[in-house]
Amino acid sequence: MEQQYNPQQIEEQAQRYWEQNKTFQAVEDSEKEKYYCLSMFPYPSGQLHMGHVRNYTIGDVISRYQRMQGKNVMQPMGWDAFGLPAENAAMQNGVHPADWTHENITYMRDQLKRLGFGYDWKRDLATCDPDYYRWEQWFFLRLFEKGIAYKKTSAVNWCPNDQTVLANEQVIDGCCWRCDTPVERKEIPQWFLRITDYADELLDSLDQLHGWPEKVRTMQRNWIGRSQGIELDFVVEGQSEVLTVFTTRPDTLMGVTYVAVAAGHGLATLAAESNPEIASFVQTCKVMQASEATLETMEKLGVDSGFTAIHPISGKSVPIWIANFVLMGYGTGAVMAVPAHDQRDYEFARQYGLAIEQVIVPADGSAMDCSESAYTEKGQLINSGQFDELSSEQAFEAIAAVLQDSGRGKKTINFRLRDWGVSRQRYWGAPIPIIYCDSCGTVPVPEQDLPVTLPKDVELAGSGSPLVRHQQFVNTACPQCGQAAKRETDTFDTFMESSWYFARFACPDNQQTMLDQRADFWLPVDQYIGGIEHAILHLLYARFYTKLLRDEGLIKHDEPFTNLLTQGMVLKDGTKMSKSKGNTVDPQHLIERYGADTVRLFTMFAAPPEQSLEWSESGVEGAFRFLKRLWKQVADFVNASPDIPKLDPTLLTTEQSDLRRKAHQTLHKATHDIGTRNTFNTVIAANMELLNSLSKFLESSTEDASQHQGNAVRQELLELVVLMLSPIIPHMSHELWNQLGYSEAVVNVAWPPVDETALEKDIMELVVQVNGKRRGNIEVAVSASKEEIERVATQNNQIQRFLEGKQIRRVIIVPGRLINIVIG
RNA sequence: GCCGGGGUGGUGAAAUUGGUAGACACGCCGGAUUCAAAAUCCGGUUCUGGCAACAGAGUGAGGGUUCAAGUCCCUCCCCCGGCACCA
Repeated sequence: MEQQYNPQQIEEQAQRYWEQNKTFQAVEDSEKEKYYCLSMFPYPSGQLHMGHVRNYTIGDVISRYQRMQGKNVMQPMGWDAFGLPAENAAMQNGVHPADWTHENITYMRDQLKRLGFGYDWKRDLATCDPDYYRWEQWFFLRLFEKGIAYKKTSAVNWCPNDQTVLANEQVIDGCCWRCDTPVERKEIPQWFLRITDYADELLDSLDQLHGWPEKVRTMQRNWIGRSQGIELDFVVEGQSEVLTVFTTRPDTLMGVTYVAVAAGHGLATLAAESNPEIASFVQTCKVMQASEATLETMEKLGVDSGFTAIHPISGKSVPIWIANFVLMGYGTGAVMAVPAHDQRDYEFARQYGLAIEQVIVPADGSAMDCSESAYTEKGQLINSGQFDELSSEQAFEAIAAVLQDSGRGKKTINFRLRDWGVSRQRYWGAPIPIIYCDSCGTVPVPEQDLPVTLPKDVELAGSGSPLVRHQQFVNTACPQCGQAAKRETDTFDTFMESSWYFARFACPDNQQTMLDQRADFWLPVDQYIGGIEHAILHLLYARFYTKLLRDEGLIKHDEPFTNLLTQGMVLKDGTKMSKSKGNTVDPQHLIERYGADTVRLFTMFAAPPEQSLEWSESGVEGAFRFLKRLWKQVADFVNASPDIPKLDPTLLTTEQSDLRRKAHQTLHKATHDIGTRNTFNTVIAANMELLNSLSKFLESSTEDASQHQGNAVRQELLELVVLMLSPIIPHMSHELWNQLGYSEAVVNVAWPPVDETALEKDIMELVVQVNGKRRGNIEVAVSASKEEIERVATQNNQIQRFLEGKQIRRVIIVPGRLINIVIG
């Protein structure tokens, strides 16, 4: 065996072996338990970044471990190929988005292969391929027929100078990223999917997702935001219309001192007609980015509309204000304001000198006024007429009943979740398969005309979507009446593609149907791995889509991902690695310099997968050093051509037994950490310790101990290390396994069992504490009674000096760990 | 602003169920090897005091519960992710 570790050579050999033997090609085989392991597919941005390397190494480690557990593992890979960066690259470099994307895919696929990931490349797919998105178009038309897909107007970021819709990312400090013009909100007609129809199911089934991190379930729960409340009407004085508002706190209703409406509300438009000041305010409200973060953090501004509303219970008149923080399209475009018990209403009231009327006091009778801030807790009602002295909970019901009886309100369930807008005014996406006809209206593209392919001959420079200017694409005949008609020029949100790709991986070659019975074989995904930044949107849309596919009869299950692992960010100098920050590390250089195993090892060792990972070049060096040590340990052993007898535990010396115990303790820990906890860093650390123990053993033990049975222990230990680390460093393990005398490839070897008898021992060490402070250690027999432990501890020299002249009040023994002597 | 997560040596981290804080690495210091360097190997390395044995302090800050708190509870500070058109 070579004394020198040569990663490039052994990695090429291992990868060739896997390819020639079709090791990772997955076939449907009902004999074995299936295991579908999936890492979130990448956007082909150019090169892999360290976040990808981390994501895909985690997935590969889990896949290989599950394979060693005897599972029929399927691990696919593909490309989330539509998106904004391709269009930006096209405009910057004059490359067509399709060419740019395909070049990137080719390069990145080679990088993934070089890292040795065990993918079934036969299932490779790219979402920009018409063979993929045609099924998305087909499915959208099913949803259109059912009424789940519908059209309504909705706000976008609009650059009035470029006459272009901007993504939130393209708005910098409220201005267009290219021309710095202040961005406006513009209402345009767009397609939506009724995810709110599934709000209850999406919420309820979160409770069944035991394999998901609690934090993700909590975030989704809060995002869906189911709340019980009341919808009630304020009559506008002198007008025929009523203002409908929703509140989760009807107990505070008697504290309403004003009502606020959106600048886009009909009442605001009416007020603006006769009042130039209001008109100008309404105008300034347009200049605002269409994101919630902007809305919630901007200065809250308003103007009195001059209209008044009648309180539905007290009959009092309250002013109607126009406010920039109320939006049309979210709820009803109007809100009731209770400044005494809502902080935002409080600040607005203070700013504009509006009344603050306290109607809730703490239930425990403690004093609380609203001179400093709103009191937002529940409590007991005051200043509320007939409802005085009721608790918030009682008042909720009582006020609801009064409103219901008078026909001015009713109990409702409200969701924070809004329908999913899937229209994008962009070129590089899947065309929405709809035709607009002057006579027939909105007409779906007939099934036999799918896919509606994205034309390649487009002019990308200029304003707006290139599809609008593409006459051949736009002009078509109405499928119903045959008259001249126009195609929809919007394309789909790219979340549409990523919401079902995991299902298509089961049958990517099917040209006849979207999904077939193979989807039911492989789904649900047993383990899904991806960045925590996808905790809400992507994962919620994928769950929604799964339910849509189920209701269309295409698949059988309700949820897409049984287990979810959300990996942390890869950081450098404490901030996220990103192109814009210029602090990216190209994994290619690392692979060329150290090999794939070192990159994989460092990535898994530097932090547990859910935490952020701090990049460190010297850490990579350290990983490389460890691999060289491991290689040398095996080479030194193998090259000495040792005589290795059959391992007989009864013949072992104490040192040999200790070393063997350490090996099986490590295996025990590794099995738990890799299989249950997903903490790969501690698996590596434990194996480093084990290898250190072997070095110490070889250094310090007598000639005799390291011969004969010593060789058997050493052989077993090295085999275990190679097997335990094989999911993480598969190339080196492939080579070392053969060097240790096996002709079978390590990738086909089962995860080894722990020899429980090797873990047994006679004597244990216990920590002795006095008043909770560590004062020494004692050794006692494992079988020692509590009395014996106490006797040994109290008679110990080091301990006695703390006990002198003191009375022992209590002794606490934690079995196998410590004894705490409490003295007074 | 709202929702979620995090904060432990010079650095990345470990401590899995409330039970030895700092495993394993990186870095640094010292030594061996070498003509020399690289590489490799050995030893040391939380802080303060002490030659040492040892003692005291210590897990973002402050308070609490407990025989015992990095871990549980309360208040606060800072950092990160998401906020519906980045993916």
